[in-house]
Amino acid sequence: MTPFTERVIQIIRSIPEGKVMTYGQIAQAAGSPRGARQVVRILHAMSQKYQLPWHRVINAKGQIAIMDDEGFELQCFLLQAEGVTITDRRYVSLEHYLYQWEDCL
DNA sequence: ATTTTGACTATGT
DNA sequence: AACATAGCCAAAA
Repeated sequence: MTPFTERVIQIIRSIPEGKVMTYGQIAQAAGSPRGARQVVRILHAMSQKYQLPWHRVINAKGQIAIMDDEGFELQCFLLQAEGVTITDRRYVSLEHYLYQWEDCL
């Protein structure tokens, strides 16, 4: 388990209900500005055993990135259950729901 | 060692 | 908004 992985996990866990963060935003907050794809990997590998709110992570365009039908529907359901409105079957309004991760030093 | 593969992103049509 | 392209980077093949 690398320090980067641990930071990513901690950051994702800090996303409040009804808010979302993007892969790139998390990578940057964890100290690797170009590590968005690593965040994806970590999410895939750790979401089960670490109880992460994986559904609060979306791509930079503000859309649900998962392509698999079942997972896609599940993510929609989980987000909507937290009050996040999804438009055009895929888009989340970053204006309203993006979590500005405040890194207090 | 080299290539492929993604739940990605910034930029330009 | 939707494509296309070019970077990106660790894991798996």
